[in-house]
Amino acid sequence: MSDHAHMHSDPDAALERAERVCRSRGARFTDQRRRVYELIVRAGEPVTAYELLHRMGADGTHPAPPTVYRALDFLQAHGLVHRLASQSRFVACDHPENGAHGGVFLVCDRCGQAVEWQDERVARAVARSAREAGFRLGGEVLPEIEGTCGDCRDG
Amino acid sequence: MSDHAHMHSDPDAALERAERVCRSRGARFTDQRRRVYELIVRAGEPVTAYELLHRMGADGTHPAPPTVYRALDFLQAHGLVHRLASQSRFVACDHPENGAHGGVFLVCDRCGQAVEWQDERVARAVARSAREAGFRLGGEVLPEIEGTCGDCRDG
DNA sequence: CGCGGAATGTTATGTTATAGCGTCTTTTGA
DNA sequence: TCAAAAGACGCTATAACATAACATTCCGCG
Repeated sequence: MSDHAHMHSDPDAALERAERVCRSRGARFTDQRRRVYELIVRAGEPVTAYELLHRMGADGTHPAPPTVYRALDFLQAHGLVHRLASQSRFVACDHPENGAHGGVFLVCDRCGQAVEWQDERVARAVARSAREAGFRLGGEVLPEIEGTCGDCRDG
Repeated sequence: MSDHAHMHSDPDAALERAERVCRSRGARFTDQRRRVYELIVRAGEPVTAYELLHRMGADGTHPAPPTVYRALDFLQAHGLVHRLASQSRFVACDHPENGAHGGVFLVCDRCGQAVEWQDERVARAVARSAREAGFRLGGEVLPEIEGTCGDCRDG
């Protein structure tokens, strides 16, 4: 870490992988879902739903908001993208294959880049806190943390 | 929202404490800020900006949104309230005195109650991840985690 | 084919948050 | 004490984010 933005993850490979994930679950990876997913992957950084919306209409005809939000709901449900609540943005998951996403999202407060950093210790510490507090954890544990990334610090 | 909101933390004590915190920093705890803060403290659970807005107009005259958001910005800046991004809600800080808020927000997915659970291990694990990823942490580290609280599970 | 469920289109609206500017109030300091 | 500066607030408008509700189309399947 960390090359600034977009170097990693070949979009074509990601699309293939997504297709595989969907097929293995009997979920349909439709055109709209593919378009949205591809835009997110190619963006290489967190993007808003409306950015996706506008990019989908390169031909001149934008879909309506629900189209994008529905695709996003689907992609999230299948672990292909994550929503960054603190930014109201969406980002592709680095490793959609495995269900467990123990770690943190490190979000740069300067460039906006978000890194999904795997770390079991965070997940374990959170799980422990939850138990002590009498909470049972729900789905994903993927805290969003603000900071400044190396590139933005160094220049 | 919940029928078992935590009623701990005496509002009057919280107000006094807030006043002290502000004075010690040369910040003005004005009427609007006090009204907003008091409503949040009394709510005892996370509330939206517009809920505050509407509650401020018990007399019939609501302020405009910027009034509430400005007060919220101030209160956050001074560590008196936290914003729960995942809920777009605001909640009073349990311990506004000390600057460090190492721990997690455990948010119940049924009743909406949020508990600010202090846990240095979480903070340390996150700090470690951040360092490894080349990030320098910014201000607060207060991950928001979804789960189900004990009350909602037991009945 | 034709049924049924899933996906998408479409319209409208709800919800959350900020920009920009004018006025009043408080602080500061000569 | 008074004027300038800074801070807080009122107000209008609008941006940005998200969903409800219902119509229509698509697609697998018997």
